[in-house]
Amino acid sequence: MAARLVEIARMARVSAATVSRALNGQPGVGERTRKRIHALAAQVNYAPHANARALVTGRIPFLGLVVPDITNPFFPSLARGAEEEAFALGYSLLLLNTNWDPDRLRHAFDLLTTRRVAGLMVSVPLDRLAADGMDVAGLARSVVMAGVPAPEGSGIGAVSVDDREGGRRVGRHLLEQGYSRVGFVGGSEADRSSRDRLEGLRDALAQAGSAGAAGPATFGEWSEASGYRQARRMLARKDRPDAVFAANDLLALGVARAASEAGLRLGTDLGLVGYDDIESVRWTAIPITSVAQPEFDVGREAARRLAALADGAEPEADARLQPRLSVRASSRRQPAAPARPSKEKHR
Amino acid sequence: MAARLVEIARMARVSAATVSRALNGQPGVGERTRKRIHALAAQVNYAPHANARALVTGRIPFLGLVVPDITNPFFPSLARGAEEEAFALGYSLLLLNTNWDPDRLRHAFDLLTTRRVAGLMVSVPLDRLAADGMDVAGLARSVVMAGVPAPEGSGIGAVSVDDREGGRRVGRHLLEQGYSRVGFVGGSEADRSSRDRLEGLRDALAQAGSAGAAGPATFGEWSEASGYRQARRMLARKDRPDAVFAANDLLALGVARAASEAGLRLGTDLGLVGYDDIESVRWTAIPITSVAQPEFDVGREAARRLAALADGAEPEADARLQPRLSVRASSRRQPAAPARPSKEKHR
DNA sequence: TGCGTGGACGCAAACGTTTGCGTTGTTGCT
DNA sequence: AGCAACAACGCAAACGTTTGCGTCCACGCA
Repeated sequence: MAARLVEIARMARVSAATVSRALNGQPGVGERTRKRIHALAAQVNYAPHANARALVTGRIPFLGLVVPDITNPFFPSLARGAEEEAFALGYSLLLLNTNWDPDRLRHAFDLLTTRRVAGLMVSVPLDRLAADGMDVAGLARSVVMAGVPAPEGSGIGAVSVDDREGGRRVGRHLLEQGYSRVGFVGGSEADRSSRDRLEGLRDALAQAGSAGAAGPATFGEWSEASGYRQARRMLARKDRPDAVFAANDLLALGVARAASEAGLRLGTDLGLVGYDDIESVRWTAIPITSVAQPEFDVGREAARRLAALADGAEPEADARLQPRLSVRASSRRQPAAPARPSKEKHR
Repeated sequence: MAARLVEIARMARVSAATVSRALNGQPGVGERTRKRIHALAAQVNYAPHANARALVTGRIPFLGLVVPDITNPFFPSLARGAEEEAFALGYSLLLLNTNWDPDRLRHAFDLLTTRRVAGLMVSVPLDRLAADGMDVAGLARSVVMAGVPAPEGSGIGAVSVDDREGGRRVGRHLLEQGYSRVGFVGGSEADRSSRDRLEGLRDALAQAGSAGAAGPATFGEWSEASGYRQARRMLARKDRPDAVFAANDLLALGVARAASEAGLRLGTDLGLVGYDDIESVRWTAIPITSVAQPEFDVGREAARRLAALADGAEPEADARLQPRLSVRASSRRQPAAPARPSKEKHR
């Protein structure tokens, strides 16, 4: 508990410096004494005082993860991936919730100077802060963005998910299943992810030539209510699409509700696929196909890069991870057997 | 960035000691100099080096939160509450995932000695570690259990949720709705929460006298599949209950599936209530009533107590927070209007 | 004027490491 | 035998604070 370096030094009849070198595997200490010291250290259960060490080495083995709200289902997996990798690399993980508050975000960055944490993974957009005149450029060596793009020209590295490719996969899947006219129900048009997913969808449809056509595309907010509203309009049109791609699972849930009210059966009458693969889409009357993001890998990769950065490595080129489609009954043209979710992975 | 105490001291033409006292609001420094120092500090954007401070004061303003798996929907809210309170109290939050691995759990405790973190909130049962001979007793001043009971006789404080009262509320609600024979579908019988919830249910039924009767009670695992299996058997009995209390929402989802297959309509033919109030129960064909746990408050309260402990306060008596019922269609005897979840709070 | 008192401040040690440099002792070579 | 070279180790400074104690000065009072 209170075993310090000097005590081991006394017991081993050497100086503290030698003990330090021995335990850190540095040269300049004989083989015999090294063994003796290691034995002694193990015996008294010695654990170095990380703060004292940090004081002289200048960095403390902590990595921060800055998220807007850990309660948002996207982040726990990311946090888990980040923590796992950080732990494997000898770091501990600090969790910072900003609650979308710019002040809390700024506080998070203070940790870099105040607590000398080795680095920060940031999952909240920094553009606003950059616009406020923060020196984002100076952060390039101690920050990596996780799941969100870095501010323009900041030089900060990023690991993100390829939204456009996600859209493409949805488009291709829908075409394969025989749907031909697919509409798009979007979140906020201001958000890049909304637009990217739509573009990906159009990529796929364009590539299919006459086999598929882009249906109407609308935007709104990232909520179930907004999905419901958008879908109601879309399904009332004369040129009603035979499939809908919702930019978000919440939106998709709203679409499902509108479809149900309109008497359309998902899968057979209307194809539907969402995005994010949240738990809830597995338990609707007809389970909803969704695009699963590799949040775990995003976290893991971000932690790996950050640790490398902290150890003095050069920044790597941005990483772009690929999403994966979880196909369920809502997008299978052939009505499958009654929903049997038992094959799904549960928590 | 690199503003240290001595630099301010030089600029103010005083010693570092005076600057330290001035900034920490300690007596022994004149009013004029104090103001001068504060102005200077603000000007150069001084931030004290927490590690150096920690080295002399002996504790670093970090609180650890030890969870088995942040991915489990119970924990993100708890983490949010804990982080919010910790932040308000001047602490930062360390997140430790054990992945149910005893080694990682032990590593977490090493933080107390190695990194001198001020304290740990622990959300994973310690009985096994206690049995392994860890000195749990010595932890009473730097650990509080969050959401799980402390090991017997360890003297460690705990803040938990009153499972038995949760069961009671379910029982009372079901009786009010006119159900009379309620069965119980449990998780692992080894887990205290399973048993407590059942006992609460029986409390309520017993109190109602002849108005209600306890139905069959079975146990299994905390999974959808287990709920399905248990419900199939239970619904096939001649003395089939007219309502089911599932100890878990996953179990409840399984019960819902079994009921659907048996042609029983939730709410009208069979009352159903689950536990945990996870997102998914809002999106089933018929939304499921569930017991919401105040995870956020558990985290918040645990952090408050831990911070108090770290500041030298005496341990308080264990806190027992109350759960809350989220009533939905699955337990309303009068068939409600078609499911309109739009009034629910979304993420 | 002399002394006592207390406020304002400085000195220096301490916290537990790491690390540059100097010293000692041993070995190997000529 | 003498010297160089190198391995093994100790000394002490440094990291940036906090804090006990001592000093100085100004002031009040007799």
